[in-house]
Amino acid sequence: MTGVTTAAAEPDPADKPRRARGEQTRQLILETALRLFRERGYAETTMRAIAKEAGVAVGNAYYYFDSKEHLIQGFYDRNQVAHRAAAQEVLAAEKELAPRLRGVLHAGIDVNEPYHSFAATFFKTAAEPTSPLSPFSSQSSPAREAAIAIFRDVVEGSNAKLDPELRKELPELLWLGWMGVILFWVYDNSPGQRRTRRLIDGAVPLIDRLVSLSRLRVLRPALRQVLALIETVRKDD
Amino acid sequence: MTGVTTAAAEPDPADKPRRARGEQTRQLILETALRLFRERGYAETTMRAIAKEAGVAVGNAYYYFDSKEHLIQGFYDRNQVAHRAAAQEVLAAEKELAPRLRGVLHAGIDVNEPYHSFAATFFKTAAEPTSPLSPFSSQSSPAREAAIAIFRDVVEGSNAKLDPELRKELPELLWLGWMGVILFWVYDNSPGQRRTRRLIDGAVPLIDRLVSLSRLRVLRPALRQVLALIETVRKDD
DNA sequence: CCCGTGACTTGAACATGTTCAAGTGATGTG
DNA sequence: CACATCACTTGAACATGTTCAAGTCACGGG
Repeated sequence: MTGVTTAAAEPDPADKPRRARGEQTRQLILETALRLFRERGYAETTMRAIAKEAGVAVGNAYYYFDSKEHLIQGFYDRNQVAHRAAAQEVLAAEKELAPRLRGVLHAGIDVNEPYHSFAATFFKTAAEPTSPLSPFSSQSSPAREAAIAIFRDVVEGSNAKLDPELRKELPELLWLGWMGVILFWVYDNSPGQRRTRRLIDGAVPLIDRLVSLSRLRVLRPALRQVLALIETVRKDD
Repeated sequence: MTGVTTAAAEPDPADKPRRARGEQTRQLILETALRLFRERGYAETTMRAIAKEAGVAVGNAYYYFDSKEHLIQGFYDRNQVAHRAAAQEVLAAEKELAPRLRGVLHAGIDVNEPYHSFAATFFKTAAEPTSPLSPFSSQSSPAREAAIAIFRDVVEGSNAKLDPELRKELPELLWLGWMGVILFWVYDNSPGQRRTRRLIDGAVPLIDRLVSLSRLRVLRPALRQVLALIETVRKDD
């Protein structure tokens, strides 16, 4: 889920806050909502329950959040920040590409682990293409960029030597892979989501090997073909 | 969307129909629902509208279908059958692996094309892991098997020579790839979803090349590694 | 000090998916 | 032919996300 959000506040467009009183209410509602989501699950938490627990009227929640779904963004933001922090820790200690990538992926799962049971519940919300919460939506573009930046750091900060063209594309590809891991994780109900861990541990060496191979002259045409495909598919969005 | 459904009827467990009158009502409701979905979109079609249009009471729809979402299964079934038929036509005429795969994938998109605009709307329904409509759910297992069977035909019926281990796994992998294509297609709003077409045309030769390479002795270890990963990840579900 | 403005708050009303207790009628049985 | 059964049907009632017209209240201008 990390990397899927908008960081900005909704009602006040970053102007000088005329009266900051509202921001407090906004936070209160968000805190209450996230707590109830964690305690009871997303679907089981009604807007009325949130309002009542927060001590406000139902309509007030809708003054600050467009819909129930929009409350989820707060959750995204939080995990995004946490993943970023955890990733930095890994990246500061390791120079090899494979362990860097492996560490960042595991850190992402670590961060999301406590929320697995109810992440699945509202996963569909983010999956809908027209939803502003979709990881591919323009509304979550800044958060997506931030997430890709983590993987850029993974690549750039490593001592791996690789084809310059590939180097340029790799961060976004790795982010896409991360989305795939998240997708797998959401569907993974093995104890402690250990299958996801195994997927990471198994896939990282493969990616590492593949990436190293990218410099071999014999594989140059194949690499070109892959990059060309990406280019072709990306056009006219 | 093809390949995600249960084929069996719900209320009557395949016994001798005591009175077949109900089946007619069931069909009527399903037909009406799908028509309205197509005309107005999924979210915009209310259960009351379906009932009214079909000339029955709201509760009657719930006698035959557990929920509004379950009406979608009818749509799945239809497209699954259509895809199967279209695929057979392609497979009867072509022996090379690449064109076989390409043909089947394009056929799948062809079949779903008219529904792209509203497929996206209810896509999230299928994306929820706990939903019985999820392509990975046990409830849609028979439909999933049927879909995989198409890809088994793609592989088995081709004249491609490939590693026997890979040959065993390939159909399911291709189905997984097909799910990926569908995912891409749902998010693809380029005119006529031409990016999806390009993705298929670009990816198929790559897959074909990769599959051919699987027989090379030098790549044997890499192949083993991939197959081992699949095995590891699949365990304890 | 009063008043208007606009941010903030309220809760009733609405729309829609879903449930359920109460029918309705065809069918096989005595 | 009367009747019990049970598949099938009904529509009111319910739960919950969302909207909105009507406040309330702090603050700056007069």
